[in-house]
Amino acid sequence: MLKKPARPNFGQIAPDVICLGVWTGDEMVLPRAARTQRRTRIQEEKEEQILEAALEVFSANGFRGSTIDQIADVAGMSKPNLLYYFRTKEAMHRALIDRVLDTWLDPLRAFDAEGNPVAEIRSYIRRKLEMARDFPRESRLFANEVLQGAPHIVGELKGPLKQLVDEKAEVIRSWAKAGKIAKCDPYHLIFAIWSTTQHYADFDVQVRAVLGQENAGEGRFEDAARFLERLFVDGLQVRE
Amino acid sequence: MLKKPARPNFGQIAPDVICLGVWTGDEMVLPRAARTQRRTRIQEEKEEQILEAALEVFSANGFRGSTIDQIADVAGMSKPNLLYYFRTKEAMHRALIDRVLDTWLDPLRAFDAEGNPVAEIRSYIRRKLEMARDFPRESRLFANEVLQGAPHIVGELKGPLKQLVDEKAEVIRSWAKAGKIAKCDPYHLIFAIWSTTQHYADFDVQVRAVLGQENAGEGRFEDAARFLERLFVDGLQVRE
DNA sequence: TGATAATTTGACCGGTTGGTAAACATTACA
DNA sequence: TGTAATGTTTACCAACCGGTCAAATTATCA
Repeated sequence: MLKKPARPNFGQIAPDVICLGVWTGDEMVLPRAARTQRRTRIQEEKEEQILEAALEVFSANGFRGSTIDQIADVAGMSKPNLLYYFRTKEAMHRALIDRVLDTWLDPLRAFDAEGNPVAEIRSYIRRKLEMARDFPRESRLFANEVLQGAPHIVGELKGPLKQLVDEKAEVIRSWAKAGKIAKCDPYHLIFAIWSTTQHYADFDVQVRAVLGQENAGEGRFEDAARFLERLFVDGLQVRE
Repeated sequence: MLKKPARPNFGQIAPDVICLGVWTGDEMVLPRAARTQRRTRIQEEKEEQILEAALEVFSANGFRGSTIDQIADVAGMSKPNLLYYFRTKEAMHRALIDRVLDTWLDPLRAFDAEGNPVAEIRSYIRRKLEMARDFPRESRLFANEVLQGAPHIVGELKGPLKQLVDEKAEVIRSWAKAGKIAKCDPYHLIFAIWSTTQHYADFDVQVRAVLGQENAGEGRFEDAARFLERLFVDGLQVRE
């Protein structure tokens, strides 16, 4: 028992469709969004809501382990409604990765060649630990992805990420050459800082289980910071 | 069009069913397995095959991301056949965890209170790195599990694992007290060794992507070993 | 060697999952 | 304020997924 729409209509045009018009007589009529080139208030809000929910779910279950229904639930909207904004599960995941990757790499970008080496390394560790504490979901999102072979982000890893690391590795190498820190492989140094700090986000359950109820409070980040700063600063000091 | 079995039969008795008999007249007849108390050659072989395949699949996709069909495919047998040996996906996963966890903790167990502290730490790092190189799937199996909240192994983490770590932490603390190594939080030291070494298994794709084609050969484990030994040994040296 | 037990398979089932179609409801601009 | 355009919902579908069943096949041992 189908009912014709009362008036002609462009029909369902998802927010991510760039342009789609209809011929009326001999001129093409574009939908409003295509004319104004602007996203609706509702679009901004809903996409925000969805990405927040997607982060929650993807980071906890990985891509394949997450379902659109779960995300819709967390976002507080119906599944088809969610699919109106992101047409596939992949699209949501991609949008999320794109949004998060940049801020995730910020601490490394802040690594300053002109600064004091020891102070730079120390503050890099501290910043990474703060991110592990304040944005564990973002960390787990990437961890899940990389762990399962990074099917959706290999490009980013081999491109922008490698480039950035290459650049910073050169800085570290120059510090070592100038005798400001011990000679060491800069790449493995960066890996070591990444792994030790992100460990507190990615393996949080394990860390808390091992520390036990009494020591698993927020203080663990301070303890970790103290230990890691000491380890890296002393471990990288020049020795003869 | 059902056909009666030509002769009486115990029917489907999965290998993990302990005992199940039938009354024939007035005496109970037990199946052969119950009488001989022995597992078949075929059972040993097939369970081995299945667990190997399960390791491959679970470690690459996580629990929820893996399907029984995938595992059956890799194991080279039909799904119902696989389910004849392990009655549920959970049972397979559990069997796998149980088998792997022990060997996974071996290096930490080998940590010797009587040994030379620096040598012990150095050899622990080396052993963990060797495991990351030789058994990356085992590492990823746990990483996937822990990352997603360790739903299936919380018990192991809070029980046997915590206990073992507590014990070894005490050893480290005594070394520090005796002035053999720098004073430091033993738990965070262990976390640091775990994370830096397992990083090369769990984040392998990322490591290889960042190192680039030329440096991503097997030599990366030697480079990592050199760097990490140096870092921890120097970082833990007593200073005044 | 033949009966009995162990193993394997194809067909199937109910629930879930990613995604669609079309009707309905709301918003925003001319 | 009316109407074109945007946003939401209900009902649905086909593929997938974990698991079962009964029959067929193969191995074992008295």
